[in-house]
Amino acid sequence: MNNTRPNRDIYDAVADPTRRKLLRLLADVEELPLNEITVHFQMGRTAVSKHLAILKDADLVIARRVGRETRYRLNPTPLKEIQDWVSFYEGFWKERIVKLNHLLEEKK
Amino acid sequence: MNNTRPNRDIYDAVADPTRRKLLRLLADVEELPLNEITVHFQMGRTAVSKHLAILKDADLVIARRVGRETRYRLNPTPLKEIQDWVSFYEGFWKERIVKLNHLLEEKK
DNA sequence: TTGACAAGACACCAAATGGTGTTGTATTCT
DNA sequence: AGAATACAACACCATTTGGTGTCTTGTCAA
Repeated sequence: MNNTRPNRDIYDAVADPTRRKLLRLLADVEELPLNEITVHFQMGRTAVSKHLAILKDADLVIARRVGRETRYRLNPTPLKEIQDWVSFYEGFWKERIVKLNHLLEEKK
Repeated sequence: MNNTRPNRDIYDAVADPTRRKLLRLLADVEELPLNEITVHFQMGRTAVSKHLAILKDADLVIARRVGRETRYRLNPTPLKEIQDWVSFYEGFWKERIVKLNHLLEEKK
């Protein structure tokens, strides 16, 4: 698991279901330390930490050291890139529905 | 490379840049056989075929046999799931911008 | 019908992934 | 000061990934 490289691909970061669950979890709170995050998962603390490192490399999460714990916080802005990417295809599937409706019209 | 399992995770299918390039390529045309697709990539025919198989398992691509060639066509509809997922976070980054504007107001 | 071509199927390989446990180092508590 | 805590860093491992080449099958053309 590569956890040091900066600027990790955002699509890759988001591909893993554990990582998506992490984002969703952090969306509900302001900040959360690793310990508390780990509670919500089956795997060990180390594994969760690595996933968070990957999200951090993709700039989707901000880590902030507070005393002996590091608190993680969501940074949703990079997700805009994915939204932009996917919305390009939005036209295509809407076009498909229109075509389908035309076909249904003709059947009548 | 797992290329037989049906119902592959859509996020995973889209995570690879080669696969995204494939989707983009197929968005511009109606249908394209493997041979012509391969021209656009550095890698060999087998590799491209595998990527297409993965997209097919994610239902993002439809393969249709015509004579001795198989023509591939884009099926954009499953991408709606990703759009739904990402649009949940849209509120968060917009909220961020609002907060930022408030901060700038206070500075004045 | 024989030869050329398209592409799927398969075996193979190096590298990346996702997990584990252990060790080291700040930091807090008593 | 000393014990306990939080977590990063590291070594390790099995599985998956993304590519390669070869073989085989089906189809078109001469």
